[in-house]
Parts: sequence; structure tokens; C-alpha cells
Amino acid sequence: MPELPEVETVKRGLGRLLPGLTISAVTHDNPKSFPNAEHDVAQFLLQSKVVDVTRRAKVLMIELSSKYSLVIHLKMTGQLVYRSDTEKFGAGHPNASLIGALPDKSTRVTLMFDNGAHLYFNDQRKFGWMRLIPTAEIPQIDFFKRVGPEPLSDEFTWQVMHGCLLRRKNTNIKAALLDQSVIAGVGNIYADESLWGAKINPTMLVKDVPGKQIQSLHKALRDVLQLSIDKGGSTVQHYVDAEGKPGKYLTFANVFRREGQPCPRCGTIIEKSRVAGRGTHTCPVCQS
DNA sequence: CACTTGACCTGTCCGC
DNA sequence: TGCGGACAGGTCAAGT
Repeated sequence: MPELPEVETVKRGLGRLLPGLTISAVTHDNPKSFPNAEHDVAQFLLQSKVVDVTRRAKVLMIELSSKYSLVIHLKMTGQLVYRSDTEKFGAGHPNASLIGALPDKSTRVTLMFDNGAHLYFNDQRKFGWMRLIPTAEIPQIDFFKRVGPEPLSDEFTWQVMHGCLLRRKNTNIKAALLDQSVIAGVGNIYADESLWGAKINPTMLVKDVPGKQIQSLHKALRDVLQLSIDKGGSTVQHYVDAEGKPGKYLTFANVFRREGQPCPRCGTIIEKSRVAGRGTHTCPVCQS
């Protein structure tokens, strides 16, 4: 679920809340959350001050004054939720969260800060991870060495995108979009939405997609990612922002999770199938 | 090498 | 009501 727009939304929220705070206590379920940790992570984090919060692809980085960074992947069900020492989220409260009292049974890591606030890393399915890595060494980790360009960057022209996609010319266009070494940050939601926008059938092989349609896909992908960031991301089940609130993009979705409903463009009933091992939503007429 | 499938997990939903 | 199984989706390892 957390794809580029969701991780970007969390990054912006934490970027407003965390910098300047010092970590005063840590609880965690090492080694599940901190695989292959070389240090006593909790001890190592104490008295570190948060310097900045950044994002690359679907990965969040909390940069610390110790010259180390917490590198975090939320995978499918991960959440990072900040709560001040006084927040109470009873029903009807204007700041009511999607989730209840924290920590709960999905909480895997808790950071407490010197202002009394807590940051909870919740992750029902335990696919997510955190790593404590020297900030200077982050570009060297395997994932970042292989990951493709940021689709919202100025350098990401349609020609650049075409070149990236052609590295997987014999696979279908949806699998190529989902491949993080081709383009960074695209997941199932925005693959389906952008392919619908460009009127491309997801099973089409990359080498068979004409340049004109790659241009359409480039615009559709950037538009849908930007729209979703503007709406605070997509919430299917688990995703919430740094304050525990769900995203609003899915009310604007054209095909994702809309099987059985009419295509907003032509009225044909949207179908669900399986492409690249994922649930895939298409208009059978627009994307024939 | 290029590409596809299965494993990792847990909660939810559907059919019997 | 209970129970088994499919499904959800990001990434890496293993398989074809």
C-alpha cells in the first residue's frame, strides 16, 4: 500500500514534527525490525537528535545527529504515527485517528522523544523493516544501487522513462512499471491508474508499446502521483499519515478497486484480472 | 541473462 | 457458528 505518494505524505508529516527532537527511549522487536543490526540499536539511538526526514523511492530516512540514519521501509502494512504527550483520540475528537490507543499489538518499534511525544512503527504483517545505517553509506546499500529514477523529478522526461522501460522490453508493461529498478516508487495502485490514463492494456509487452503511448503514460503517471500526494495518498486498509489520518486519493481513483463499476471515460464495466501476479483493474474497451 | 513465481506475514472475507 | 482457503501487495530469493 504505501507507494511513492503515501511515503511522501508520511515524510512531509514527520518532516514537520521530528527535526530538533532528541530520542530519549526506545523499545523494539529486534531482530525482526532491525535485521542484521551491528549495534545494540536502542542504546545506539539514545540522545540522537533528528536532523531531517527524507525519501527515496518508497524508503524513508530519518537523519540523526549521530551521522547515522534510520532507514525505513513500510512495505504493505507499515505505519509511522506520531503522538504528542497530550493527544487523546477519542471518538468525535476533531483529530480522531483511524487507529486507536497506541501502542497496540501491531506496534513493533516505539521511539520516545525529549518532548514526551512518541513515534510508533506499527506493522501488522511484519514485512517492513528499519535499519540504522551511517548516513554517508546509504547510497551504497543494494536497494539504492539498483533503484530507478524518481518519476516526479525534472530529469524524468518521457524519453528517459522510455529508455528505463526498454530495459525490460520482453515483459509486460505492468510488470515493468512495478519493477523498482526501472522506475522508483510505483506500486499496484498507480500502475493501474496510469495505464488506464494512457489507455494501455497492462499485458502489452513493453517493446510493443508505441512511443506516442509511452508519452501518454509518462504524463498519466506523473499526474496521478502528484494528484495523490495532493490528496494525502491512498488508504485501502492500513495506510495512515504521520498523524494517523487516512489518505483521500481513492475517492478520485478511476479503476483501482472499482471492478463492477462503470469506466469514468466510456461507461464500460471495469474488470479485475491478474497481471504480473497482482490484482489488476482495467477498462476492457479503453484498454483493449 | 531475462523473466516469473513463491516466500515472507497476519487479518479479513467468502463459501461450505 | 466454525473452518479452510483465497486474497491483499513490496521486495527479494529461488526457480524456469
